[in-house]
Amino acid sequence: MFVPIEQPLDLSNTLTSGQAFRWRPDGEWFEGVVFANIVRLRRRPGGIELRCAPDDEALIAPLLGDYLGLRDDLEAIYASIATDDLIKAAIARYRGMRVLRQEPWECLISFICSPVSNVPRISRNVEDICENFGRRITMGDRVRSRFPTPEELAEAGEKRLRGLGLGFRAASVAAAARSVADGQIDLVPLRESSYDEALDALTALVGVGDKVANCVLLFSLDKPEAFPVDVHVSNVLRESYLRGSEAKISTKAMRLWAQEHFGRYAGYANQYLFHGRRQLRINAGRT
DNA sequence: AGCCAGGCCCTCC
DNA sequence: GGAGGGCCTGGC
Repeated sequence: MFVPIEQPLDLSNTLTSGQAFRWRPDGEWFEGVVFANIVRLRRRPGGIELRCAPDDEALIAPLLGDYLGLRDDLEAIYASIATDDLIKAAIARYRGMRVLRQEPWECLISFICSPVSNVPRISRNVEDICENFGRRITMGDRVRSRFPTPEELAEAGEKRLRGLGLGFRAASVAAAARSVADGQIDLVPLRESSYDEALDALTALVGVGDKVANCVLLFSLDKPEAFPVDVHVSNVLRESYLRGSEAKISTKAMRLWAQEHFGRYAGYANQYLFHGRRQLRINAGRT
């Protein structure tokens, strides 16, 4: 099914910029699992081509624009954050890259898997979680698995998660699954909450600090001002934005500084700076 | 062969 | 409150 798109969209950089971990390039196509479907996408002039299973394409197509962040007015966002040459260069290079609007539960668990790790390993951890505890889905001869429900993952338990190679993150994943399954935290309503309220709710979870929480807020909970400060973004800020005396402030202080500096769409600035720095390192032979 | 990686938490000051 | 050290595992 062809899905027409009016707004600019760089599908490749959107799906491979470290926001989500289940998209696999396959020639011109990208294959992922969203909305309990195997979804295959290919960029075409004027839109994207969609294949999915088991649901009908007409059912998934309306959800796609939402997931891909096409509701965001990119030009307005660029005008808001393009206040210096570094950001402007990143925008020029990755114009059309979007901040995804993911399913909050999967996004939370994915980023709990992220501390002191790397994208290939996080991707493998998430995929292993799905294959072991999620329901299998097929599309022709292709087999993938849904992301497990909170109940299914809570049932798995820390020990089996460690067995998948999650390391010390296993305890946090198990605890978060239990909290969500028991209703101690309700993720989707946090989309309606203020940034500060949602941040507090997330950081109450074990294994969720300021950085992981800001990833979940930005990539799934409609908080475009969220600004995750990881080691790469921290380096960019210290090298190009902060004065000498400011360079040794804490990561949370950096986050507050950046939100003040970049404004209500600070999260977009974050994503462009992050992706730009990562691409540089990859081109330099490091991951 | 080590070294270190998309942080978090706990201890101690 | 904030600085410092330990943590699973694996990829280089």
